[in-house]
Order: sequence, then C-alpha cells, then structure tokens
Amino acid sequence: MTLLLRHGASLVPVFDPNVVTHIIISGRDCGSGKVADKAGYKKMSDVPLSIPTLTWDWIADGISFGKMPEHWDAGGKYIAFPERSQRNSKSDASVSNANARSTIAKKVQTNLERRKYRWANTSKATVVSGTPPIVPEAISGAESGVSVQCDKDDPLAEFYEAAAAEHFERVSARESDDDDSDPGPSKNAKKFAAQFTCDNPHPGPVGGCPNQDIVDQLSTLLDLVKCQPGPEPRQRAYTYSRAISSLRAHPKRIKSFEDAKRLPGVGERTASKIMEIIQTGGLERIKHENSESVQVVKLFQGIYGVGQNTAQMWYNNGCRTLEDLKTNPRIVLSDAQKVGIQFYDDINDRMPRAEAGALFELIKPIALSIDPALFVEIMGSYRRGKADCGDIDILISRDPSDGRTHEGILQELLERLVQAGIVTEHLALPGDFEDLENCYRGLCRLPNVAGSKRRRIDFLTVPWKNKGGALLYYTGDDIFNRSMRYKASTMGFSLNQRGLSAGVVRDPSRRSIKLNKGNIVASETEEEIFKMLNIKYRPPHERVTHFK
DNA sequence: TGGCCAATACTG
DNA sequence: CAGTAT
DNA sequence: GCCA
Repeated sequence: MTLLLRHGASLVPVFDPNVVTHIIISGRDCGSGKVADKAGYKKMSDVPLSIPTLTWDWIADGISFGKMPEHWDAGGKYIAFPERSQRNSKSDASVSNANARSTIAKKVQTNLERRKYRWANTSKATVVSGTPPIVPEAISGAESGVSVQCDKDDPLAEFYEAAAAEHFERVSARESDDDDSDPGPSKNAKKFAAQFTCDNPHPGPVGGCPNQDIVDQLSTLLDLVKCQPGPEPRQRAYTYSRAISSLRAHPKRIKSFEDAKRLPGVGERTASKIMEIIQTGGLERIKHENSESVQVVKLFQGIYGVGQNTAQMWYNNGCRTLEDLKTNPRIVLSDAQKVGIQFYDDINDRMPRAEAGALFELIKPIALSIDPALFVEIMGSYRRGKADCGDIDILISRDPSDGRTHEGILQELLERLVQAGIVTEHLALPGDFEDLENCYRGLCRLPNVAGSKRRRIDFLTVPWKNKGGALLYYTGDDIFNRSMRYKASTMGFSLNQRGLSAGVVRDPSRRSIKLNKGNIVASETEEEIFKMLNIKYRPPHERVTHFK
C-alpha cells in the first residue's frame, strides 16, 4: 500500500467509478466475486470496463522499470480477470462504426448461412406474385375501427361479461385458484362486469375503473422495478402486479388504508402507497426510483436480446443512448441485438389486432399450400381477443394418422415467407429444422403496404400429441399460465408446453428441481388439461390476467 | 422465515 | 454456462 | 412485497 502511495497513487475508501482509475489485485486469494463486492457490484461484469483490473505485477514491473508499463493490456500480462475484458475489448480493433452499421443487414444472411440450411435471398423484398392481396380496410381502418368492431362485430364481446362475473366472485369470495367451486351468480356480478372493461380496454372506452389513478401510479412503479436486475426486484414486481390486478378488479373506490389492505395481494407497504396516491396524487417512491440509470437501463432493455444484466453492464460502461451502443467499440452487439436496435421503435410498438389478423391470413394459406393437412393456429394475445398485439405467435402441427408429419415444413414455410417479403429478419432459428418440435423467432411485415412496420413473429411446431399443451402455453396470458402451472405443481403435476405430466417428483426444499420427470397424462387438447387439473374450461378470451 | 413466477430453447 | 426470451 |  505505502508503495502505491509513494508512487503517486491515491487510495479511495469507497469505490466510485468516476474516481477510480485502476483496480489492483494483490494475492491469489482474491476472487473476482470479492473484488466485485468491494466495488459495490454484484458481479465483476458490472464493473465498468474502462477501469482495468490489474495484478500486482503491473505495479511491481512499473516500479522496477521506473515507469508504468504503457500498454497494461499488451499480451494480457497484467490482466487480473481475463474473462472480463475478453468479451468486449476483443473487438476494439475489429469493429469500427461504419463497419458495424453496414453489416447489420448482411448479418441476417450470415446468420442464415451459418447454419446448414439454404435460404432465399433476404434482401430481395419485392413481392412475389403469389402473395394474396391485403384487404385495405382491414389495415387502414384499424386505428379507429377496432373499438367499434369490438362492440358490434366482435363475437368475443359477449364473453367479457361472463368472464368478469366469474372473476368478481373469485376475488370477493377469496376463492383459491381457478378451480370450479361455483358459488352461483352474485348479485354484484353484473355491476362489476360493467367495470371490468377497464381491465381490458378493448371492449369499450376506458375510464370506468374507480381506482384507475392508483393503478396507473403502481404500474409506473412496477415498470421501474421490473428493469432492475436480480431476483428481489423480480419478486417485488410480481407482488405489485398482483396488487394491481386486485385493484383493477375491485369494483369500488378504495378510500381507506383498511380498504386497501383487505384486497388480496395488498399488504402494509402497498396499502401505504395506495394511501399516498389517494392523498397526494403521486408517489415519492416513483421519483426516487426513476433515476437516470433506471431510465437508460429501461431504454436498453427495449432492445431485443438485452436483459437486465446486459443493460446494466452497458450503463456501467458509460453508455447512455442507443447511438452510444453503436459507437462504442467496447460494446459487442449480437446479431439479434443489432436488429433490435435497428427496428427499436417498431418492435416496441404494439400492432392493431387487424394487422395481426391480416398477417396471419397471409401466412396461413402459404403454409397450407405446402401441406393442406397442416394445423395452423395463431395464439398469444390475438387468440385471447385483445385489440392490440405485441407479437404474433403461430403454432403449426399435423395429425400424423395418415402417416405423414409436418417435418421440414417450417423451413420451407420460412423460405416462402422471406421470398414473399413477409418475414424480413431472423432473430433466433431452431436448432434443428428436421425436428418435429422447434421454435423460430423473427420479424415480419405486411408487404405491399408502404411503411408497414416490422412486427415480432414466432413460429412453433409441435408433435400432434402435444398440440393442446402448446396451445394452452402460448395462448397465455402469462399470469394465467403461472397460476395453472402453480396449481399443477401443487397437485403433483407439472405443466409445460408439451403438456401435463403426472408422477413428477420434486425436491422438497427446492420445488423447482424435479427429481423425476413423470409421464404426460394430458396434452392433445386444452380441454383435457383443464379437466385433469379440475379447472372449469376457459376459452382463450377468458384467460385474462386476474388475481388467482 | 422461506417460497412465490415454470420450464425450456437459442445465442455466444 | 450465463443471459435472454417465450 | 405478500403470505402462511
């Protein structure tokens, strides 16, 4: 230590990335975790790369040479944690800006060529003659037409009330889970049904929720918490979302702390927050959490392929804007992330229901033209009847009773979709197209529509016998899924996209660890899975987020 | 105080 | 394997 | 953060 000080170094009591220029590691007993911890980071990867971690040798050599070695990283001789610099600094020389940008488009193709599969030329976006025409009004009228459509034409509209009624009983009676202990119609059900629409803006005008302001504030807080890394914020976020659901479902205005606390999923802390919102109209906590770092991290997490950890790391490295990411030579973007940045706004936009429908109506005939016996279904929020969709999920399967399967279909389909200018970029390709079960993620757009946005699209293929499990799984919504999975696990089952398994043996202390995989007992249809779990069947539009 | 929000595929 | 995504 |  004294040696360092004598040679002009200064030691700081508290690690501050703006002050500290080097981290010197002495002794081999010092693991990376320890260093990261000292610096106030969870992991070494969180430490800004601008601050080198060097071994004591750097000091020793520096002193013996009379001056510090110029290139501390030359040969990696003094690097204390090689794995840290490796992933990013490797690119220092290789990636220049212009280079990086111009390769984005090409990367997609490289991505394809990398695999052993053959693809149509992506860059040729001109439309092929076989493309079915788009019904213009389906698109152009989408903006204003949706709400109207839901009121009048939407066959799903009538289901909302029933769903709302059931929901209300569950919440008010504190029923446990989705099981079907039917207490009979409640007289409040109808009154509540009218307000349930605030939960789902689609069927009608928003604004009927008596606690909308509270919901909004808590949702804001939820958003801020969600982008923080680590399991704790994740749990808190889940708690908030439960409280919000509960609040949304509550038919009456919350007036007191006791009112709030009575809601399932609302405890002391949240009740206090609710009171603060009622009294002041806002939440101090939101201002507190909404720091620059959180905002930037949120921005970065909007990039496909960037999660909490990567976003935080980039922030710690000094990046603040999307431009920074493209410019900073230390940042190495994956192919998917490049696409994610290029179409940042498109991808983070939701599409009108009509657009999802139009895309599906383009895609389905193309799939059927390959094999008319295919089962092609759109899932996700579209299947649940939502008025806008974040992405398109398409399930493909085929009844093998005639001895044929859907093997190889996905690859063929994707080639045609690329050719037709519908699928435009790929994000993740299946490991093996010959498999009967695989998943694809990419971007698509409406061809023939000037300025149509890129939309996220997923294709999933499953063996016929798993069709029900997959449908259930990918139709969601996520809270509904979790609820079902949770119930399944408490009943000794396990539910995944392949179906419902029985005889699963779990580690008693850590239930997530399965000691025994069990056997699938229900999977071909959604109905049989519901039945097996003793849950009354719910059509997709009733699988809306609700508390238990 | 510990569990909850699972289970699985692709990327690098 | 860690991170991300569904 | 909530709940058993």
